Amino acid sequence: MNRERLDNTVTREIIALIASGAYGPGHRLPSERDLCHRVGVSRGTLRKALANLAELGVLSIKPNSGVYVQSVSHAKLPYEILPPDFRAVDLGDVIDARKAIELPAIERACACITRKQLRELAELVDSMAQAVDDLPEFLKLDMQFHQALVRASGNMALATAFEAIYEYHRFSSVFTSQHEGEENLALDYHRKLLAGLKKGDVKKCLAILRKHLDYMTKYSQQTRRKAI
Amino acid sequence: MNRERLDNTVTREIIALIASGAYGPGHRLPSERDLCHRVGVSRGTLRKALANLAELGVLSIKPNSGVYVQSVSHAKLPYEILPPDFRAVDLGDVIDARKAIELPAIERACACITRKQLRELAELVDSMAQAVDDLPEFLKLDMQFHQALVRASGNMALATAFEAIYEYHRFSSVFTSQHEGEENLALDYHRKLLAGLKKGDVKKCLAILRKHLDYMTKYSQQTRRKAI
DNA sequence: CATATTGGTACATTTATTGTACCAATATGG
DNA sequence: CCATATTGGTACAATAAATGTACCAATATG
Repeated sequence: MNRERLDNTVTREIIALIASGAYGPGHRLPSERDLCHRVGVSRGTLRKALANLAELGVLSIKPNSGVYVQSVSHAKLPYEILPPDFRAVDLGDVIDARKAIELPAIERACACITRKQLRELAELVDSMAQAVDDLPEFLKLDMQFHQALVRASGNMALATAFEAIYEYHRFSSVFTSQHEGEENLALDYHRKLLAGLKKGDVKKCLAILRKHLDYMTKYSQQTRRKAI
Repeated sequence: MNRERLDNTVTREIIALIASGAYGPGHRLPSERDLCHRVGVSRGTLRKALANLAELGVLSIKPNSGVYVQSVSHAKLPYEILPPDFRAVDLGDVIDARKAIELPAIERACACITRKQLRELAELVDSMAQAVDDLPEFLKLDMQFHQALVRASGNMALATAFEAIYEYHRFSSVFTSQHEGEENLALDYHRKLLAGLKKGDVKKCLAILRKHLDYMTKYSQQTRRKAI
């Protein structure tokens, strides 16, 4: 039983942070002392992760100054730090998997969602509305919304399956290239989904969710980029 | 970042081993020295796991004799060693999740399965045929078949999602109460699935798989047992 | 009766991770 | 210009988890 080392996990975490668009090329990451507290590891292991990424050419570490994002698209990341079989997964696959899980989930959620869960979703939509200009935060909230949605189905096996493909999403870069206004479009989808759930309107919910996910597929075909 | 301790993982592994029916109440487990090699950990951690399970009343450790399975159904297992939200999951949920993932998967597999993958499935069916009298082995092969099936869809995100719900299956006890002849029935389903895949007959594959999974649901409603 | 196997125990070792302290270089603000 | 804070770089001790080895006593096996 070989367990993954912690600095490896952190390495993956930082890549996902960059892939989410929070820190683009040239940007400076938070200081090591900040980062390690945020990630929840000691400075030693955090530094190991940074060293890994510097070696890969993803980061450039400048003493007495800070850690800077260098390139990210063209780094050839070793398989250990990527989700399983990541190279074989494109965004279409992820969206297909999401359809397979989320559509049945929302169907069930319409029948059994609780007021508390509805309130949770409403709060998430509110937060998203406030974060339309903060892309990484917006994407985080978006994912939280969908996870809460699947959980509202009452089927925790489905929720676990959905969480399992979360990593693929974090590592795919599509969202980072969202155009102006797309946040508002996405926000609108979520509002409509919430309204449909409140009324328990299964057909409407399915239609909206399908459209929402189809839109992502279409967009990914336009950009034709595979990942990161 | 708190990581799970290894003896905890091993504890879960052993419970799954018992839940699979490999070792029923009263049976003796392999010796510690055997088990720890099989699981891939040192004897020390293996012993910690055994001590945990003895404390929970699942095992009874008899010096100079061996480790014996005591009760398993009525032990109240702490949440740390169970899959997430396990108490909230019944077999119907697991089957529903499997339908959500496997049906779209086999649909895609019909179109794109390779000869190599077909051969792999055929070999698994053969092995199952030879293991009809060895329930734990049969169940292991059964699961391998379904995993290979989802992988044949070419969508690795789906495959990852499917693997994520594997733990729920291992911990649910339905299979352990399979009746005589049910192995042969299950074997037949797999043979037919394989035949359908070879011909690329989507409709037939979907129908068989749906029937196969529905049968499990029906059976679980008969027994009305929740888990373990 | 000799031998092998069982779980029980003690101890040294290795490794991952954490925590603390300090350095030198740079930036910042009075 | 100086005092101070912040940056990454480094060294070292402490902790904890997991491994490996060796041996014990009781039982089973031949």
